[in-house]
Amino acid sequence: MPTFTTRQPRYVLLAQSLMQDITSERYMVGGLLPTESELCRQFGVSRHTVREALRRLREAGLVSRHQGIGTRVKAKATETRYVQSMASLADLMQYAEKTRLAVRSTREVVAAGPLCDLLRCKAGQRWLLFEGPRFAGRATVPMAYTLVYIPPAYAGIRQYIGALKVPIYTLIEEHFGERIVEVLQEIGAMALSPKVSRLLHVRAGSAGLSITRHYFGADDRLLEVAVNLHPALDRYRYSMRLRLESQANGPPH
Amino acid sequence: MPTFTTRQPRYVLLAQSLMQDITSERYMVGGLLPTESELCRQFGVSRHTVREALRRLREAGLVSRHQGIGTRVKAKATETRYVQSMASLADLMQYAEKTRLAVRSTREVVAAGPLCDLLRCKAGQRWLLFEGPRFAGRATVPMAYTLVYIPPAYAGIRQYIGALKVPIYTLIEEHFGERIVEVLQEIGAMALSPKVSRLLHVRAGSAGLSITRHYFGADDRLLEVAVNLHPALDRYRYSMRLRLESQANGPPH
DNA sequence: AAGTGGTCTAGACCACCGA
DNA sequence: CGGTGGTCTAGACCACTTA
Repeated sequence: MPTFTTRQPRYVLLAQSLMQDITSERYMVGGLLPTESELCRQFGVSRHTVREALRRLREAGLVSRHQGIGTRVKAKATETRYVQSMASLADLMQYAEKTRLAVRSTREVVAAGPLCDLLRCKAGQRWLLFEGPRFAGRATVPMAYTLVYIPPAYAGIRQYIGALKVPIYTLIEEHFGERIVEVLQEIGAMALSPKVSRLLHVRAGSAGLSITRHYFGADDRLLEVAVNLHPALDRYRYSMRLRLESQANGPPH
Repeated sequence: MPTFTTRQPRYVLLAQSLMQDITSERYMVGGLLPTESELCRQFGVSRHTVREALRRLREAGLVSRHQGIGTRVKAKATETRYVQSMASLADLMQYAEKTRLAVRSTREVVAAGPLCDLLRCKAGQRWLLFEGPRFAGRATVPMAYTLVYIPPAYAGIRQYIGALKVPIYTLIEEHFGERIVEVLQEIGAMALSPKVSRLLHVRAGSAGLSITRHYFGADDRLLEVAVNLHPALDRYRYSMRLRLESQANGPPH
């Protein structure tokens, strides 16, 4: 490790050096790195500098550190991770304006046939179904037709459902102390059915976007399934942005 | 800040105290926090401890720090973040099997009209366009029709394009030392054009899924634009999974 | 009991920013 | 120029694991 010319801080150089030793298998995955004081001696730097370098490696996911044990090598290389992040689940829908769901029908349904796949349950299970058009702002032409399935256990939220300005999963979170931990979203194209086409004011059979979201709480319990049917490109488009997660250290090439 | 009973390290207590001062608007968003040495005096701790606390706040996204300026408040509270993560950009396409792009046409195009919006440039700018059907595995029916635009500066990769098994952006990354830092993806439904319908073996005008991806490198330079046209639901569906990110520091409540 | 990483202090020099 | 955060040292005590 040169002590001159380089612009890099010493802890960066040390981290790179250790990374190289890990990728070259001088230090094996599952084994221990030298102790902090050993590294201080080897590289002639202070403990603070060593710890800063090791912190980098830990944040990069290459090592784990434990009091009384040492620094263990977890992986040979950092995966490049791309993440999409959003401030809240509402951003999932990413409607430019606030939307409201006009619930036209509330009824109990019994899962059967393809509905079992959608709701991930056995035939015969009961669910509560809300459906109706969704409007953006004060628009009079709906931007989507929405179906929302929830387990009958949450039927208590029916009383809060009028012209709905908050998502139904928010009601479930607030009134039943649940927390949405995971969302599975599926997007596909389809020809819109005559009924939905009429409600969306488009030609029967025209192209539509189907967005299905499964909301899971703790323990992977399915809390809600929502299906949104949108008319074609000009009226709605789903967009997302992914960023390369900031790397603590670039790989040594 | 009590110096007794608490098990928490001082930098955690200090970070919590500062977080409270931020949420209570004692320190306003956009304003500066006290300097490190000022905090040392106020809390009676060493600079190292102050820096560790401020590091926490920065990692939580609450403040940003700049040499010569100070510590600026960015936000009042840690957003609950939902993230979709993937090991590599290839997962964006998330094709079950490997796919190959059969490039049927390579030509230079000049941006004009709607193409300017797609390519985010002024009319008259030149781009290189590759297009052709995309096949999954050894299937003979294509799963998509793909158009890829790249700046002419990367024309050098033409020689590597046959039946393409690696994405074009990978070629750009490898041969020109670029790095894809951000991807913008837009998904919409549309009626497939007669030409594309024929190539995809579906009825003309049937519903299709359009997935457009803009690939950006460092400095937000646009490196590639890809448009994929898929037939309806039964043949292709885009799915994504989002998870609530584990919080590094819970808010102090 | 010995050795590990975790916390913390007191001090120093530097690169960078704004006045 | 003075003040900011960034880097770095030398040293200390502690909590934890293993033997």
